[in-house]
Amino acid sequence: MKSTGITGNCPINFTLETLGNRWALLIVRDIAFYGKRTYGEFLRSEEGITTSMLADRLLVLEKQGMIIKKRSNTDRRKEIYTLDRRGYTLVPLLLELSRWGMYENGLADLNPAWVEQLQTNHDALVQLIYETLDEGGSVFRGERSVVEKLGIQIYSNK
Amino acid sequence: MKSTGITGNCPINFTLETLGNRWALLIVRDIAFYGKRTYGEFLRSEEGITTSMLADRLLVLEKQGMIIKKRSNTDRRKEIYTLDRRGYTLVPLLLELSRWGMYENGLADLNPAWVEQLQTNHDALVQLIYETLDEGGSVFRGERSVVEKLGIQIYSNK
DNA sequence: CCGGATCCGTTTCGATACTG
DNA sequence: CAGTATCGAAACGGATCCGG
Repeated sequence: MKSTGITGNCPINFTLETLGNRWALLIVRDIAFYGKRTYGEFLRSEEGITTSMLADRLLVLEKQGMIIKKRSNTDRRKEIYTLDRRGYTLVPLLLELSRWGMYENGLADLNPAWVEQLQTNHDALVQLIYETLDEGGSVFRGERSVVEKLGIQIYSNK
Repeated sequence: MKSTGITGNCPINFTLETLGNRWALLIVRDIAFYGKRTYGEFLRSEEGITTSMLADRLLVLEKQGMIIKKRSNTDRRKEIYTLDRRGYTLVPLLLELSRWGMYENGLADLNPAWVEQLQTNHDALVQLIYETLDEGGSVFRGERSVVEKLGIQIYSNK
């Protein structure tokens, strides 16, 4: 058995230690749900990650097989980040984190359509998201994010 | 709108900031899945939380409505911690964290029955866990944990 | 014993300035 | 645009001490 540097063998703990901190999940969220792809776009997210933390997390996420880094074909100055296999499998977890947050924040000011989907049609929603990600698998600008594809505003975010 | 001290209004970020760090979730896991209830039991979990961190997290979790602290009737020296409403609602999230960890660790050395339940019968599993927690709602020693009730070993843990 | 509180060295994080 | 470098602040871990 290869050493992971992780204490304990509980899968929950494995997941928590692998993800490391909240910034990792927020970066994956930006790619998966908002269609963000560049350093600058991540930096402008409302949570306000710092440049040093972002650079550090991007490196770790790439090493972990969560994301893929590739230089843009249309603009050679830009580095484009897309989901790798492991980041892809985080989608259901992100939905669950979202569901709990909405539930505990109160559902009143949230989009009912999204909440409905999340609670009664969870598996279908995951499938729809995966299909959208598959369609937008290219690294070019212009394809729509999952949020836009669904036609519903998950939560307000610039 | 009341101030939460939390940056950003994305539910995913709300959840991550509310939970704070991995110890919060590991304590809730200990209560929900392993039937642990005392300071000493949490302290002896394989991940090795320190006394200062445990005391701090227990206080925060209690304030957040995740857990309830109550002195034992049978042994007045002991403080008994059980799930409060918000901790209760974390069960699906804990299952999702567990699922991802199992998936990424490889399924080979895991209990197939549990994996099967988790992947194909998610909602029923959540219900079963809730029923078990409801039955074991008393603060007395002796009732079985969810792990024992299910009759399957989720993961090895002393 | 059980359930903490306190102290302190180390690590991590966040803010900002700077560079190719 | 996409990162490094630096430095102070905060969080964390380990050990020890304390009250019932």
